[in-house]
Amino acid sequence: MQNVFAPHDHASCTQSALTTVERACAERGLRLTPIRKRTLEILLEGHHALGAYDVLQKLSDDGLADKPPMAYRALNFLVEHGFAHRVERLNAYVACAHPDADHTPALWICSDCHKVAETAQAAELGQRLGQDDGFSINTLTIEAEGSCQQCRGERAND
Amino acid sequence: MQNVFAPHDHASCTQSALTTVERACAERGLRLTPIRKRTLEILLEGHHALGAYDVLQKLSDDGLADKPPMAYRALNFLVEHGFAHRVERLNAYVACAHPDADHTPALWICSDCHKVAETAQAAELGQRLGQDDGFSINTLTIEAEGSCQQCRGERAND
DNA sequence: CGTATAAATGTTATGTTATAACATATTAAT
DNA sequence: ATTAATATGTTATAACATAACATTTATACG
Repeated sequence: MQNVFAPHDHASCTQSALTTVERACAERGLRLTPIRKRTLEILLEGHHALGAYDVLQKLSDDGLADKPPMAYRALNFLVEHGFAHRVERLNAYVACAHPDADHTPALWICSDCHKVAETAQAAELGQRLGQDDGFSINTLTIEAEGSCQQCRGERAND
Repeated sequence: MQNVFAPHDHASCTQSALTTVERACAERGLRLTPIRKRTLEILLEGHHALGAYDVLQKLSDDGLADKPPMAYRALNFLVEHGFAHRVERLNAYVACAHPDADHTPALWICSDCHKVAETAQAAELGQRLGQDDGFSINTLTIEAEGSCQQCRGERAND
């Protein structure tokens, strides 16, 4: 787990994600247009999942987009290319914590601080689960809701 | 996996689920009211996930309910007590294939026949995944979309 | 019994999430 | 420069979900 729950240098965390995505787009001939880039930056502001309409509000504040399809298109672009993930349980979106790895992430949603972390080791595991029954997995969603160590630690001090 | 993808005696499959739920309600002091029972029957008609409004339409055909909250309440009752599951990826609901076991199911969604199967062995697995990072899981969602063996077999004969 | 309490249902209204369809503009390829 | 592909702008509406409050039905228990 890239432990986004723990205190960390968020500026460099954001910057490195952004740089990685920019490089990936250059390599893969993808266009990280202003709306798309700004959408990614918005998601990177915290490690929280944001709804499409939250993102739209921020894009609108910046004068970049003001109608639902604009936000959805940018979000879908990021998700399609692995630069963000959709959190099914929340109908929301998070920036990807390590955008260059090929991954089926497992998402960890802390119901206390509302941050969302990610681990990459989920794919093989799903394959193993489905294998016995001959189910061929195309995409796998793994999402846990619970509490992170940091929040439990804080509660213990109440 | 209770292999709902494979041909099976669906009448007895339905009947046994219904009986199990009735017994569980009796034991646990839960009221399987007409709307709730009918909702379960509707979900049991096939092994498909139905949206709340699909269910509502059918309840309405039967004169049992005609407004969204009625369907949502019945569905939520079934989900809360483990008699049905919500499929997050589809915003839809499936009857539970083995309603008496304590379970965190993994759901298998065939994008060809649109049936949804379920395995029960997912809980420990999630615990294991989160453990390293001290994440304490409250609820775990595992959903795979892909193709079942039966559908792949049929396609091979095209 | 009856009456208090809790549980479930009925109803109105609205909130939230998401996309279809089509027009226009921008970029890339030749 | 022209074409083709990609992205954006816009309108309208579809699809999913719940808040809030009124009424009815079931249950508990004096």
